[in-house]
Amino acid sequence: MTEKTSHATVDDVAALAGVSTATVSRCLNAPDRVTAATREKVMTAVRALNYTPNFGAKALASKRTGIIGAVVPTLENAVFAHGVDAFERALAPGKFALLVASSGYEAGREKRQIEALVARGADGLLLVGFDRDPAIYDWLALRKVPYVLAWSSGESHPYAGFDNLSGMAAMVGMVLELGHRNIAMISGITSGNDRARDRLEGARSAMAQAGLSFCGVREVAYGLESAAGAFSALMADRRVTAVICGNDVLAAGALRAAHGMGLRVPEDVTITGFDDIDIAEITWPQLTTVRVPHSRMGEEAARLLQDLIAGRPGESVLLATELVRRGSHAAVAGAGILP
Amino acid sequence: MTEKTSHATVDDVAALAGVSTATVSRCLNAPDRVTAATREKVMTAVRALNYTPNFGAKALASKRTGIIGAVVPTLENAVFAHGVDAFERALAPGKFALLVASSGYEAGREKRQIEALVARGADGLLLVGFDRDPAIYDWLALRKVPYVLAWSSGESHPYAGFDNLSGMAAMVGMVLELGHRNIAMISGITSGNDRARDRLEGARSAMAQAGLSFCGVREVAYGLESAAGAFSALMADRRVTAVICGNDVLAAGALRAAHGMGLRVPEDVTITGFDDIDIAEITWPQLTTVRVPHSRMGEEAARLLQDLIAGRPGESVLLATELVRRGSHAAVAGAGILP
DNA sequence: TGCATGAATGAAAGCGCTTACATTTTACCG
DNA sequence: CGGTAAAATGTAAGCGCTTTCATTCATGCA
Repeated sequence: MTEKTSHATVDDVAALAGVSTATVSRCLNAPDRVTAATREKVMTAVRALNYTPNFGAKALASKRTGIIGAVVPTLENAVFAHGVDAFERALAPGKFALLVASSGYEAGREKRQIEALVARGADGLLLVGFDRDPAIYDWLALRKVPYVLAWSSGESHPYAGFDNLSGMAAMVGMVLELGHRNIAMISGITSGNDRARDRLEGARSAMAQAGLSFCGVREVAYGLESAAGAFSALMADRRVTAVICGNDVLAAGALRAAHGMGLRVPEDVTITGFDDIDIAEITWPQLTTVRVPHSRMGEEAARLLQDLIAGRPGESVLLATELVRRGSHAAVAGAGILP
Repeated sequence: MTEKTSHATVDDVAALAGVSTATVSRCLNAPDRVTAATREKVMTAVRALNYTPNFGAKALASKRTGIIGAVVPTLENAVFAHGVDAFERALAPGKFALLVASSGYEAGREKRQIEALVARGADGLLLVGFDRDPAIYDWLALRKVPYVLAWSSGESHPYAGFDNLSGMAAMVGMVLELGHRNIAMISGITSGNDRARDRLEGARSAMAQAGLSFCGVREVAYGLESAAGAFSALMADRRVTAVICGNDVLAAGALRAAHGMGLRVPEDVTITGFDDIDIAEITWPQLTTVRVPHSRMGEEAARLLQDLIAGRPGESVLLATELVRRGSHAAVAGAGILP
């Protein structure tokens, strides 16, 4: 019994319980492989010594850490905060813990974060989108680290996401049905961001299907201010009656700019969002947007990744998006269609 | 060189570079204790073998993991998402990684999360508020795990936070100055939440100082709906001209309820928030609130915790809050004071 | 009662790294 | 140049756990 200043070890527990260290280990990791009586003895010793297994030793010997890593662009974006939160809750409690890193939307930083997470022994990884240096996927494969891509469909990789393309196409379809013909779009930065790109593409294809194209498209950084600026610029074209936004924050910024310009929403201009985060219900009018099941997605991603880690096959899931009609859309003035 | 299926180890690198494992280790962890020439040889071997140190072995041998744990109530609350994000960014890159767990505002779950984090070898912990079972602090002290409390002043514990009490007192003081006398409050649940309690206390003391007390106080769960319900109930008392809210989400809910009731803000009723998160600028009118430097706080907490882990003294910081006067407040009707 | 069978347990060999201590090399000075 | 201190490097002993394989024990059946 090393009862000086250091902590109790398996040896201490084994000695006190009068069994071998192997038995102590089994009691803790596979209780059913041990007699109830000995289990009792061991657990008593564990409690008496206030024993906690040493993490490093356990990881070294078992080649598993129980740590799962997640790299998201930023937690400041509610979309990721919610998804990660749901993901974390869906991890088998006590078995896995979540290591979170943010990339700030920088590819280089994301790569470093992934390496850092793997270096810290992550048993698996949650990544956002599939648009990244192929070398990263090769490296992950080489290292045999399972991963799940979320927030988009992952092409050939395992994923838990949704179809940004069709979600946005549906939204544009609705706006078209409302009679709008002069439509502009405020998109997120598409470079290195397949979600933004798919949304833009989906919107464009819906327009094309109606034989139209956007009056104007602006790619702006995530944030109220940049969206507000883009909105004013876009509305310089007086014909525009609807502005499609790549996400709710952009839409909220556009909405604010509209108020500032004295425009009534939706009477003068229709503004739509994407994501359906909390703010969609706080703006005035409330945002018409595309609901994305962020929490559900987080759960599915957790399930899938845990399957993969356990060596089970695991199936990717593509969740459905849903149009949420609130107050920021209306039929184009002079057109007699849906309210 | 164990070049079968397994990964390269220090031994492989040492052999290839023609040095001892000790030198390899030094190259990686204390490069300046090694000649430039040998360092070059070793790094070349490292690259050639695609070597990455084994995490478990490293943790076991060095008794350090480079993992810092954080337990927050939920990432769904922007306040914590921002704080954690800033905290993570302020961690020495490459040296520390962040393990995040959420407690869902449940004390029992928080305790388990803390234990899980420590069991995973966390070198230090970030906790929210100081209101928790003292046994947890004892346990942490016994385990010698440094920690920092954030989002409130930490009493005798190391902390990086702000004074919720005086922040709210200032807000109520301002409302009082505007001539309001019949004031109600919507507070967060105070049980087990020192932030909510301090805000309520701060508000009450400011009222008391003016010889007044609230017309009504409601404690509600975090969320738009519950705040909306509380607002309607509180406004049943027709005398009420101002409603102080414990945080911005509550205020946004109250605002929405006000719109629903046909009340004009701020003409008919003044509504104030606390935190100054993004939504404060999205509501209509924009929220008058108390700005809390969440990001700055995250950074300070990271700094402090890293000091503590390194064995340096480390100083707690109390950040200042600031009144942000936007559009949701006004002088009480019939009173001739500040706009 | 004896023996085959499977479950429970024990002995001990690593897992891959860091680090105290020993040894060698280098640098500097008289 | 020899001698010494300091810097660089090597040796090898763990760190605390899991796990394979061997051993012991309990059980059921002939």
